[in-house]
Amino acid sequence: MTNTTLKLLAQQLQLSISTVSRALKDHPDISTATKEKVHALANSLDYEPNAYAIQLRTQSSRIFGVIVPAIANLFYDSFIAAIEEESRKNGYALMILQSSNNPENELNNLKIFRQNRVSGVFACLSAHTHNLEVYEKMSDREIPVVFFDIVPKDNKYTKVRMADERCAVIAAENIIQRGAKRVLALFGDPALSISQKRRQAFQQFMEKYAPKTHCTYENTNSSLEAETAFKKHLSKIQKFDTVFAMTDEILIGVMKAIQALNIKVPKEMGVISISNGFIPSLYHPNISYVETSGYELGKLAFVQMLANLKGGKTLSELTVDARFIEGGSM
Amino acid sequence: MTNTTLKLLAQQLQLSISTVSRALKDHPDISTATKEKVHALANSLDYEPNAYAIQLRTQSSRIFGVIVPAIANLFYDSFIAAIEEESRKNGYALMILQSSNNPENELNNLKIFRQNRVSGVFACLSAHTHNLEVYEKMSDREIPVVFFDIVPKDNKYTKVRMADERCAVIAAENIIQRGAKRVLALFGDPALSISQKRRQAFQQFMEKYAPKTHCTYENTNSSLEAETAFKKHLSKIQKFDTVFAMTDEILIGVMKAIQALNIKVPKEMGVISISNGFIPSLYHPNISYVETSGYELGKLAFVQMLANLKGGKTLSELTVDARFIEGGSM
DNA sequence: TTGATTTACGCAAACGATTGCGGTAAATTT
DNA sequence: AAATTTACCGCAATCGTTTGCGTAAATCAA
Repeated sequence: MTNTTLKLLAQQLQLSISTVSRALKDHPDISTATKEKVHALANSLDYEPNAYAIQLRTQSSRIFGVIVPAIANLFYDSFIAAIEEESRKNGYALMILQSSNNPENELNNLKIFRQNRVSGVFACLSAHTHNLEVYEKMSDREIPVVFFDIVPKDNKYTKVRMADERCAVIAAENIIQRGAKRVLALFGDPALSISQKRRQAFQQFMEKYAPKTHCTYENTNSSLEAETAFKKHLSKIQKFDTVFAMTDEILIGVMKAIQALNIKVPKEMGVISISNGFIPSLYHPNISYVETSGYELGKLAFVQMLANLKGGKTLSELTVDARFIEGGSM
Repeated sequence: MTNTTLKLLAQQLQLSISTVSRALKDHPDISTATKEKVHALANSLDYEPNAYAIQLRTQSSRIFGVIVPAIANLFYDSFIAAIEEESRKNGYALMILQSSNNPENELNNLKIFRQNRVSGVFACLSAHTHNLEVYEKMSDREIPVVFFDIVPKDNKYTKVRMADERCAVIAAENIIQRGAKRVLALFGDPALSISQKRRQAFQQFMEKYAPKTHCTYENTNSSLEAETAFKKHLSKIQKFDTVFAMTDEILIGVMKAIQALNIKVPKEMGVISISNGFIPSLYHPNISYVETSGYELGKLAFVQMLANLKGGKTLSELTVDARFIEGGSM
């Protein structure tokens, strides 16, 4: 079956294409009688406007591009879920591509976005992207870009991210409140600004408000590394009584070690992490964590996008606030 | 900056649009000299073909639509990751929409797909969709639909899914091999055909090959229900020594109970589940599971799609095989 | 009755690319 | 030198919509 077009409708109704087009969108120029006839036929023939023709004509695709390092990720997929919801409400669709943390893929993806004349791009920088030229190209085309999570430093971009420093500080506060004597603080890839920010904020806060608490810092790049680091430090003479995990990945490693060694939480060991909440809920007792919601971030990013689309430039960095979620691990 | 078009290039080079178009795609009619000039200018002006114009002209969008109940899901996101990879390799892009298990959303999504004249649709039925009319509409338009995971019963559709019965049987085999005396088998929503299939296959196998093993069956709809069910049955006089979890969700509930009660795995309790592997790897010891890989399923679905696109109709049901992954929980 | 408005519709030019069908000059063959 | 081929390129229609402008007929005002 061939697709129903305006032309087809027009022929069958002995009307011009323009009349049919206008009738379909309730243009005041068209009489009620005609409108009804047109609508009736359009329905019975299952008319669906051709999005490409519209986009070509109107120069607006109503499609957003999304770049994430990986779709299969607890944080990003909730982010995606959020903008998907908002997009649908606002008559936009999503084109989602993953960079796999590879700048080359990132480049290709952006190209696809340009070719598809996306109305806007949500971008999470791949881990080691330093060249932002590609994104400049988008701006040249007046395609707004909202960076999220992993964002560039330059202030000329629109960015939304978690309040990384706040997260770390909240965690530190709770550690102090627990009365921890010795703590092991595990952070992620030291090359990532997110790791740097969190570690710095955490460290500063601890040094300032709990100078007597002994803190050991370490950067680990995987669950396994975290697990190993945990075990290594536990075998020392001075055992630590509290562990802080900067990410879910690290928490997973820590918890495997804890289970393996049959350590009682929170009696023998306090555990706190930064997470969106899913992983912490997997354990008994639930792990206390500072919440960073990909979902919230998505909502915020969408607001920024819309603002950008409407009123020119909204160059700013917004952060979604963090809050402490009490589990039973502290 | 306005977008570079063929027209613009043609003007600047004093050539016709058709010549420029052909030069860009290496048409033999065009001289090498001209080709070079065209390519040079196109590059320096960052020419990007307008996807909509192409799609309008060629009537092919090179975009696949994907419908999943939820993106934020360990199984579906690996499925999506797989078809995204393949799509990119083959010059397709993806448009991903979630149904949230709501047939109404499903309907709307399909509509968006039709309006965007997607080249094909990957669809996972929302939990309680029984009306497949919408999908018929796609077929009417000659848009191939590949169903995955939750698929319709009718054989006229192209489907890929996990080998559900096999999964259940493999699990049963391993339970028998462990020498289990009493087992608690937890399944999901009884309204879902996937639950029915797995339970039936499991039950039949156990009755046939281990009639003396005492099995308790239960359907649970959430982690919490699973946790409760586990605890309830454990409080009985005759304790069970092995538990089977049909899904990750159920496994999560079971493991929370196990942790809470400080039950030793595998000594006091054997645990086995069906999963894509992520959740089982979170615990110590790793949980043994029957692997159902969303990733594999995605690859398979893509093959089916391509076949469908090329050689007419490939109406068949393909299943991706399951295998047992040894953890330390049995 | 006549001139001024409204009402309700059609014409045609875009949007940007593709492609069949020619066309013309130069090169090659008779 | 005439005829034929080859190499290169342009014309124009087409995909399906949107939209500014034009205009006949109907309605209104005076």
